[in-house]
Amino acid sequence: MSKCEQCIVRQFSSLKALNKEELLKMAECKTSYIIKKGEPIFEEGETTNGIFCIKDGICKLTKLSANGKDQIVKLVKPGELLGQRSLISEEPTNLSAVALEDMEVCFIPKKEIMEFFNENNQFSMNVMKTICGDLKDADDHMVSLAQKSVKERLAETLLHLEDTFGKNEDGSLHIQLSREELAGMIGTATESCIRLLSEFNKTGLIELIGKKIAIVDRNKLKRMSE
Amino acid sequence: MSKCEQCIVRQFSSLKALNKEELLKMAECKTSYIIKKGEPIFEEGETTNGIFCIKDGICKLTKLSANGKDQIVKLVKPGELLGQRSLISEEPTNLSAVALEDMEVCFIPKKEIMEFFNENNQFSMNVMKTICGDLKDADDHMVSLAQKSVKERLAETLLHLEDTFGKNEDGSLHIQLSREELAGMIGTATESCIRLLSEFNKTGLIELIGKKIAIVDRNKLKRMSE
DNA sequence: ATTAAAATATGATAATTGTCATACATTCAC
DNA sequence: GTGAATGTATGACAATTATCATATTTTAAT
Repeated sequence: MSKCEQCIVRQFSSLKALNKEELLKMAECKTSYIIKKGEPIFEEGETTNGIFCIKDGICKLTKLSANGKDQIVKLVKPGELLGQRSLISEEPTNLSAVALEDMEVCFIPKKEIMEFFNENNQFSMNVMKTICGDLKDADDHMVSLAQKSVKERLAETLLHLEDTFGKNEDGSLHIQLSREELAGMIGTATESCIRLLSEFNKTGLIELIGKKIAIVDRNKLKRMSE
Repeated sequence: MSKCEQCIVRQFSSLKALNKEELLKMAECKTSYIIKKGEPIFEEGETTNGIFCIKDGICKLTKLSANGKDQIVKLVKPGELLGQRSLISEEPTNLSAVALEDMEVCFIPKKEIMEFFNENNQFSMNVMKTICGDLKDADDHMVSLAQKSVKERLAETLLHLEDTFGKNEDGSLHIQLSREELAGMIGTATESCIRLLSEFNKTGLIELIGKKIAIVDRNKLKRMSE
């Protein structure tokens, strides 16, 4: 069993507030998982009974809409926690978490998390702050979905993806989303998304390298997103 | 200065966890305000340095989008608190709060709230739960905005308004929103909203009584919202 | 009470976006 | 490698939605 004390990603999560004793306790109770690309960590409606800490890999949080399409609500990076909301609300999860890459995640049971919560004020404050951050992001995202055109949202999303997940040596976005997933982020039909990508490609805003997308003219894209 | 101990709305808010001593402390530090319909309680970007507890009246939380339209992110009822998110995040507010009716609100300074927070676990848990509830609602709202048509969103919103705020004796929605505000909730142009209301009126889903809206055929409206 | 301003309503039209069909490319299983 | 399945791409068209113009009604100000 690996030691939580030495885990690097912990430094980037709410868990950084835990003391040595708490980390030892966590190392004892946690379970590590390998999740393959495309596999779910949990699904909408499940009761998780604990939280997941992402050690490696990116996943998407999705919600199935009435028309059968998956809406991507958020993308989650290493260091972030999953399942805090439903743990605190004492409800089943309202979202599914699906791996976009092979992942390493640790599961920490509810019992221990609640103990940290009650005994370590800094930890609970950290968790609260991330949830508040999520709420702010959700508000922003809502306004964008409600008031911007699909074209503006695509431009905005591409910039956000590069800012958040970086790019490869060839300049393409590091995060690999299918066209369907990208459409699911911006809330549009897959064909509309593909069409706009083609247009952006033709007008020199981006370059399509196979399925990969590279941002060419950041400034123009930025202006287009407003 | 009125006593918080006897305030009825407190029972419906996170503040119900406070003990006698804490309530006395709060009664001493709080300030009461009367806010007239249309006036702001606070505006996007302000630092509030405390939270507001709504004693009476309804207000809207809005965010100005890049195209100059106000998007309504949430409606807030008596008993609910305002400004917890930015207090916890230690950031300026990301939303404006504007009264939809004449309101009575109490302001409780940051200092006291943080004390309750640190000393009363049940209180901080309550606040966290409401924020988690807001996040869940925001996720749902996001999916609706991204995946549903304007017509579906209007139907959904009308039902939600009746469920949340009730109706008058004549059957009309108790909450009074202008057509522009309603459009701002569902994320569409005011004219589109008006047009669809006319259509719903003609097809017997709703009845328009002057500016007021009464739901006539709940079931049909429900089916239409999916 | 009169007038100005704002809100509601509706028509005409244009722009955006979704849907269906189909073609081409890539991936995967065998 | 071959073929099936899946993902990407594009055209044609339909549906939805926004915009602009213009009445009509309601509200507010004087």
